[in-house]
Amino acid sequence: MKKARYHHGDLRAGLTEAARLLVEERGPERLTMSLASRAAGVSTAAPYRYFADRDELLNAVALEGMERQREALEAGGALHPLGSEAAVTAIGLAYVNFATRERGVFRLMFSLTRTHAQHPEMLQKGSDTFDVLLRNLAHRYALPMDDPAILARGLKLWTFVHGLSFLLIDDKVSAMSISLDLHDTLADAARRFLRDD
Amino acid sequence: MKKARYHHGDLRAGLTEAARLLVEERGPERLTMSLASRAAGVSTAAPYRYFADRDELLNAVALEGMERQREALEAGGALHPLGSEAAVTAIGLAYVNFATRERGVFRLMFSLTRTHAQHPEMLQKGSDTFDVLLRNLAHRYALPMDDPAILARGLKLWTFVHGLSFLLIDDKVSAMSISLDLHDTLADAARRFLRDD
DNA sequence: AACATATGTTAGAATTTCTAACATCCTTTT
DNA sequence: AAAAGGATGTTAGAAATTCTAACATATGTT
Repeated sequence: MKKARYHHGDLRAGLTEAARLLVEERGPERLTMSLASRAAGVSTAAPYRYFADRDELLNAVALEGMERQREALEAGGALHPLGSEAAVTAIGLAYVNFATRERGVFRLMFSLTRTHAQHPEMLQKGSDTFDVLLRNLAHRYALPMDDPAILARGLKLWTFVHGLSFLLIDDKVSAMSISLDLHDTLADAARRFLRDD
Repeated sequence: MKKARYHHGDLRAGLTEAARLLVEERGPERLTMSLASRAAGVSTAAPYRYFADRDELLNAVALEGMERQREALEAGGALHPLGSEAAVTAIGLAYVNFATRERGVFRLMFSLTRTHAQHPEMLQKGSDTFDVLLRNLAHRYALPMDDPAILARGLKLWTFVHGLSFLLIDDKVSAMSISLDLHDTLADAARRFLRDD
């Protein structure tokens, strides 16, 4: 039986985790400081010791999500030889799987409240995630990661998996009565975007 | 000089238009009934004669946006022969252009508040928009619009333009220091997804 | 042990959503 | 043309929310 403590222990982490669950459960728009506070077991004013406002709490959730997504992409890519079509497909699959598994957080990661764009940490983490794909492409074509040809091809692949993620979490695919094999779809896209003619 | 009227004339339309502008200006999340009311020149309670709640006002803005987007796609496609690669490219270009020209409304159209999914009018309008593309594909391959092969190819093309739209409005493309020619990018995608080998 | 700092609470102002009760205008029926 | 009745708008206010200010309690440093 725990003693009721005045201090929480690690309230920043507690709030971030509570917020993550709420974002997932009810969507980013419906997260309130009140709900997060209650879930973390503190008063509604307590969060303001750690987060300037609601947006900053959401930012923390988004940042943590970006880290986990990058890890997922790396784990997916590592299953296949660096630069192989299979690796690119696996990275795409990991991307889409993350999006559908964590709809709320994924949507939050891409629902820019003017802050995001300038937020250096967010730019960095976004870049880190993209790099997982770029590393494979750079190796495949024996070019530096920042080569325009690599960036252009990387962007096309990202564009596809990103678009598919959104159409899936918005239920557009099922709404259009389309049944799809996710792996096939991604493998096909990888093949089409990796060929040189 | 206008007489100050008690009745607005067409408050539903006035509010929808005011809301559209505000959504564009400040983003969907920051639209408040108060702001829309003031912009339309009525009290804050007036909107509730026409919209059950804030979500319904946003829905109206989204629906109107979907209609305009479909019109834009049709206008783009009509510039080229039905079923041609150029028509598909032009439709994609119109899609992305709409998204970047009306970031706020576009984002709103795809930020599903559980209502969207079941909302029959929204399903219909979404389907109408997709059909602009499907008509071209069906003609190109001489198959019915609901043929699985047509749907699958249509989804891939949609996926690409949809993903590109989001990456652009979220400033991810510039954040990754990628410069891109929009038409080239879309023409390339159309070519890759329309080929049969 | 006392002070300083970190961390949490309570109280409350400002804003927002939405409802209820009331006011005004318009249309239709006689 | 007058009155009834419905449609459309207003004012007032309850409940919820964000965020701040002032206060309280714990922690750890000298």
